[in-house]
Amino acid sequence: MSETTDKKDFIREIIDGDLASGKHETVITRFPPEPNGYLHIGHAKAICLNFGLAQEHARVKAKCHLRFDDTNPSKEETEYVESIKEDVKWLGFDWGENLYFASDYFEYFYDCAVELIKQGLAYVEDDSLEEVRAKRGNVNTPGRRSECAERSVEENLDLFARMRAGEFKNGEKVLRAKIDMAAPNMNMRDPVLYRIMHAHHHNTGDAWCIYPMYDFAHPLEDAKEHITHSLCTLEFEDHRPLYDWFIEHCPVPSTPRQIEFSRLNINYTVMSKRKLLQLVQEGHVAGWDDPRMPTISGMRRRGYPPEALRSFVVGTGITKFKGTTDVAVLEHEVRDYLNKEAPRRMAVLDPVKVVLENWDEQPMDTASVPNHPQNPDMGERQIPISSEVYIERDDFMEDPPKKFFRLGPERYVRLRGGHIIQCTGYDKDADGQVSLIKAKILPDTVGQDAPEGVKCKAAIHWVDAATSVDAEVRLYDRLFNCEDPDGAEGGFLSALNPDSLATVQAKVEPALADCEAGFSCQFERTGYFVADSKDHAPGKPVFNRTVALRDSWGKQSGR
RNA sequence: AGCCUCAUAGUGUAAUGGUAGCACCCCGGAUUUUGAUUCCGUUAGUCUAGGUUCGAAUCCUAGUGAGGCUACCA
Repeated sequence: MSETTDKKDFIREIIDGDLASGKHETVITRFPPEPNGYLHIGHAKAICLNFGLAQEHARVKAKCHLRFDDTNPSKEETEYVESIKEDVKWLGFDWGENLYFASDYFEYFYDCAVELIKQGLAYVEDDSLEEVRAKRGNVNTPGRRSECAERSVEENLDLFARMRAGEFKNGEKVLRAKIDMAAPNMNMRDPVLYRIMHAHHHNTGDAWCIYPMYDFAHPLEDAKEHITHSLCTLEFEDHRPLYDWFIEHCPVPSTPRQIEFSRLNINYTVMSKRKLLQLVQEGHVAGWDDPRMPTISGMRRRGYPPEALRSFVVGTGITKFKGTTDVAVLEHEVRDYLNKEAPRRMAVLDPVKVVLENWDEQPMDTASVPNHPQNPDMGERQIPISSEVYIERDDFMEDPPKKFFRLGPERYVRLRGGHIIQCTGYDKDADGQVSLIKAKILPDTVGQDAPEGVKCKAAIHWVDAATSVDAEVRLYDRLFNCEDPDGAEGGFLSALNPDSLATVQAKVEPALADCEAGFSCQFERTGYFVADSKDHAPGKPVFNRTVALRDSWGKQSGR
């Protein structure tokens, strides 16, 4: 699937309209994460949208800012700032000079608040959180305004200055906008602008003890940066009137417009930062970048290429419809990219030794194996081979059914890139498990079709017993085995897949050995892909073994 | 209950008054030194009822269904 599209979603329509009408001469967007967790695939949608818009409008010098919305010091950490930058870069986007922190505007926010007070549009509230809540009413009943709303401008100015000066304790006072306590939109019932929080801020240290609320700060941040189109998710729809109210009543250098779109939902996946944090803190996963996590860093470690993530989120489109995308679409994009771009390697996850009894009849030092079956430009590699090789346990059956095409007593199969072999016998251990397979090579079958009368329909993975490398391979599956973990009866933790991680002692070809701590992901049809654990770079070798997971010969399954 | 938003195959998304198309999933066939890939094919859709119009997924009205809002989170 293409990463670019001619299709115009409603946001692009609006932007084109604004450009055409002359309302704006350029487009400036922003990606404004709060640094309180790692980025996940849902953020990738916002990143691709905002940065993508800037790229598409390069002709009018469009830009996309990276802005950390760090107005709540109790939840934010520098570690998250760094990981977010890394993930945005890895996804393939560049904010250039345009890196900002909401906390750098604290003085400006303060000035705006003072200005609102002077206009009689904001007041200092003495009521406790509980009282404020009780007086706000609910969706059916209008709220009651506190007596504090009657304070004079001078008194409010004085009180607000003393809030900043640290004269009050947390929760003792709060600054509110004076709007409409009977508004059907609850956000307009005298929303809180500033709260007192004696806390250390990752950027401003101890300079402040009052911090602005999102609703107040965000439109001002956008205006300050001359953002033309402020894109956010659907849950902020009801906040837009408030957004516009602040733009109207504060001294702003520009008038940004908020536009909402639907956030990304994927089945078998939890996307809330709170839940992801819980998975990390309670040790259900190894960390934010555990390959099973839907985080950008987790997917990176799992071998998902950034190209696939981008084409996936672009493909799901921008709408206001709240749907759930099938995780199979994501997996398809990953497979699609890896299939085209990744050089192939061989590995055996559950090895059984095969002795080639007549090796002397046509011995080879190396087998020549193409690095990519459809792309000769990737060349071939020479893999050492000798009279003893390992093959996958699943590739041999003592009593194979009719449509099993691989090895069995008297049967033929090709060693990929090598000879066709025929099984001549096998040993079993005390447990009845096959411990050794004996076979003979058919001379003159390397690179040749099967001779007359030889039924050989499959080519299997193998590694040389003498030169293969032992490797611990971790196999990853979906973290949740329930389509809607958020809606699981026993909570999302009860939907955790106990088999999401398995470790096997595999034997891999030497060329795969540099993929240290290799891991794989299991796709329903495609079997395993193994990539490097640190990063997926273009051209990184991939172990792509295909087995019949949904077999045509019967019920037994590949895994 | 009040306000806001949304509704197109199983899923996601196009079609801005003119033949409802694409992708994923599913199923079938051909090719194949990965049971993969590739190629071809099948199934399947405009929430309901009215209205405007030569013509409606699209515009209007009502209804139904789904989601959001009652943090000193973002």
